[in-house]
Amino acid sequence: MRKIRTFSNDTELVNERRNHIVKKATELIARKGYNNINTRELAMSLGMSTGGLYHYIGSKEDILYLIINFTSDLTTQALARSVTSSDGQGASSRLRASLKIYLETVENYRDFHNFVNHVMLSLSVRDRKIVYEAESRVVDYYESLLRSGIESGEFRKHDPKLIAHNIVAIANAWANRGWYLKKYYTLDKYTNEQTDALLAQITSQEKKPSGNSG
Amino acid sequence: MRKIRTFSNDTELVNERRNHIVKKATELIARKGYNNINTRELAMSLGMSTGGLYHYIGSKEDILYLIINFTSDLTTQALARSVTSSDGQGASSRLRASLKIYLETVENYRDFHNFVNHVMLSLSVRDRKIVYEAESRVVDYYESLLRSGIESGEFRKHDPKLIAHNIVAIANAWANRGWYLKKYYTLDKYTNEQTDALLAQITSQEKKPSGNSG
Amino acid sequence: MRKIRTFSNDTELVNERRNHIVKKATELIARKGYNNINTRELAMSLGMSTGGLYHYIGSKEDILYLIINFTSDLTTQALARSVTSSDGQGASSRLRASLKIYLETVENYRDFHNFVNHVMLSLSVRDRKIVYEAESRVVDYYESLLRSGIESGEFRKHDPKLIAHNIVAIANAWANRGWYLKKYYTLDKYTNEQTDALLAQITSQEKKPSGNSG
Amino acid sequence: MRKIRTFSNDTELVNERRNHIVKKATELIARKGYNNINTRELAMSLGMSTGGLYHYIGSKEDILYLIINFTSDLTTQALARSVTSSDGQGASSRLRASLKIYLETVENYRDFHNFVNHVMLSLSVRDRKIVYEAESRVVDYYESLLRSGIESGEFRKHDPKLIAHNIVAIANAWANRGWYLKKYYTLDKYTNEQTDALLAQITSQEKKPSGNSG
DNA sequence: CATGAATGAGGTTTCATTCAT
DNA sequence: TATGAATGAAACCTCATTCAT
Repeated sequence: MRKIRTFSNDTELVNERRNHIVKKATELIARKGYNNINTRELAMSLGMSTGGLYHYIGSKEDILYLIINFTSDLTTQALARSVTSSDGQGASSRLRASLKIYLETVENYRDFHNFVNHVMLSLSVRDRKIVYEAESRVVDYYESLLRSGIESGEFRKHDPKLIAHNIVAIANAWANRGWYLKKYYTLDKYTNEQTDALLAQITSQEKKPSGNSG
Repeated sequence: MRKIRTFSNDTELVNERRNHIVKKATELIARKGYNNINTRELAMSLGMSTGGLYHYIGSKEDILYLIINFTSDLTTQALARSVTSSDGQGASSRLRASLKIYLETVENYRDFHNFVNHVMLSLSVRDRKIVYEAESRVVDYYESLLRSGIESGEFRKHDPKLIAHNIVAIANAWANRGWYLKKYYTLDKYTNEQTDALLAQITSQEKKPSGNSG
Repeated sequence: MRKIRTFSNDTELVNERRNHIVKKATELIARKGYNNINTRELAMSLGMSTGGLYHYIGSKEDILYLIINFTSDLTTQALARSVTSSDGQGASSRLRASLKIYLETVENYRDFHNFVNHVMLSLSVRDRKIVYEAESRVVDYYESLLRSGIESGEFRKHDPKLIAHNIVAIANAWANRGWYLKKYYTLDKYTNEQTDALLAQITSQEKKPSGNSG
Repeated sequence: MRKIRTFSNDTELVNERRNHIVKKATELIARKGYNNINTRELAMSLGMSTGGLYHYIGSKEDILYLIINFTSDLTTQALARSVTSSDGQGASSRLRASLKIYLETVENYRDFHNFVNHVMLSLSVRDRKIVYEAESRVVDYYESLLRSGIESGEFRKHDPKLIAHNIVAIANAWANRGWYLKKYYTLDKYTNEQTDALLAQITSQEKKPSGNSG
């Protein structure tokens, strides 16, 4: 976590205000685009004065950093929950549980996920790296999950990196292609069908997918 | 095709200049972001004067429209080539040929594809619709291809809309997640592995996938 | 009073600044013409920054509206003073008193009156209407004053609308033909001679004009 | 007549084109204001190319000069016609004939007259002088007409300069207050009533005004 | 700690004028 | 003589940031 300029030493207050800023800004940016909201407007929606906003950030661009940082944390937490939620079970079950949590997170923080696509080109190289690392962590997690399933014989042999990447792509799609998907799928249906399709793809032939779709 | 203001009646010239503008602008935007290039800079890279630029567009925002229109046309053309390139062959072969063309287009026009994610939030509702429609056309194309494979018994029963959507997600990923993928895959390898994985997922069990992976 | 964009909620401040703007802008425009002053120059003469100016107006054109509105108010106030200043007296006396106030107003706000001629063609239809209405109010006032003089027998029969209109034309002339008139007349002399000439024209023959000219 | 840059030596052609320019420009300016028409638009309405326009003028501002020059000539011609039309008759008749011609000219060239008010503030000092002189010539003409009537005893004693000025003001009003006057008067009615009112004002008491109004 | 008026650099856009064709 | 694409200075306006209160 890089240091952002503050005029206050009250860490609690600063964190609270920054959380507020992150959420409102993400919402506004998701609706209008980063460059189409100005600090005046943002401060007003926050119930702050223009000057007040600058007590908790050093520059408008800092907001981008705060948001991607928040998003990165979300991902980390989702992964942590994935790990604990199905600990000790088989690879298929762990994959199924994990996808559910992952897609729920995407649904709940859709704006944050879309935001990343939107501002990627506006980010400094340093900040882009944060995004890259967060996404890489997810791919790595799924890659090792898939790899363990292959080793245990539960999954047949395939390229786990590619499939892990596809999982991320499919999860992101729920956020940035929602305009299309929501016409045909609920999150539940999407989650189940995708999970089934994925398991059909990678499960060893002798083992039938459990198939509780729809 | 909406009408964009011009000061010239020479359609040929206007088209030529606009093509030039679209290409250069896309490149610049892909590098720096739409709001981080100014019209002066853009005009200079085009070898034009600031005023000259405005002989072929009505406003900076019009450039966004020109680009998404261009991208939409690319997609349409890629689909048309897909159709003709493997006409009369089986569903698997047509899918394989089609993916190859699609991913090549994405590779060649990666900037354009990334551009769309970047500016989506800055677009007017009217312009967003163009993007939606172009993407829908692609999904529809793959959906009907998959459906015909199911009918012929070549593919086993599955949700063709979902898989068609996944294809688009995976193709887009080559553009907007290139920073990750290019570390591990060439386009060829990516194309072949994804095709194989896809066919593994949907091909009827009695038929073995042809499996000519890179 | 149409709403003009402000960035401040302090009505007092806004009014004060707009008054300042109206006065300075009128002076500058009277000297150089609306299109020959730029916002930078205007802001500087106001002792403001360019941006500061735009805290109190929404666009340069709004200044035109503010000025004609101000001018319209001046006229209304001058008429109100005319009415009260000679209440209860005969038509001749009321006419004389009224002309004095009217011409004094024109003299004091000559720039405003000239401004109206100058920008008339640049005004929106909506804003032109404000000017028309203000001038109509003056004509109406004199028309009814003349009519009451006819009814009382103090004035001989004539077309009161035409004469009322001439009064306005003659008063305006003091503003927009000042370059000529000031060579030969002081305001006092102009006022008195015009009043005498007017009364000579409309007073019933038996009643001699009071004739305190010069 | 100041020299305006030309690219042609064909005086006839140049004059013809300039006449065309003057008329069209006046019309456009009367409708939209000098600064709201650009040379592109003007050239197009003239059926010329932008460059072509500049073969007959040296700058956009030259158009203003050409127009006021044209207007000044109109006035001179109208006066000349006034003089000849009623030569040898009495002052009243000459005044009546003269006013008729003057107001007809104003009516026919209303745009030109309004134009003068509009651009006065944009004119160079040199060009303003042309306008002043043209208007002074008219005042002078009426002043001497009135003076001769006083000398002959036809008009009673009054300030002929003031009344001459009023005549000009009243004639101008037909152009720039037409929006009001046309609601109540035809040109004929206006001319006759004004003439009668004027003669009522200045004719010696023993002589009754001839009074052939509307 | 909060406010919001002020700043002024920098953005987009216009347009009178030129000049190669 | 005519054209109209090109120029580039200058216009209007915005907005992130500061700072006196």
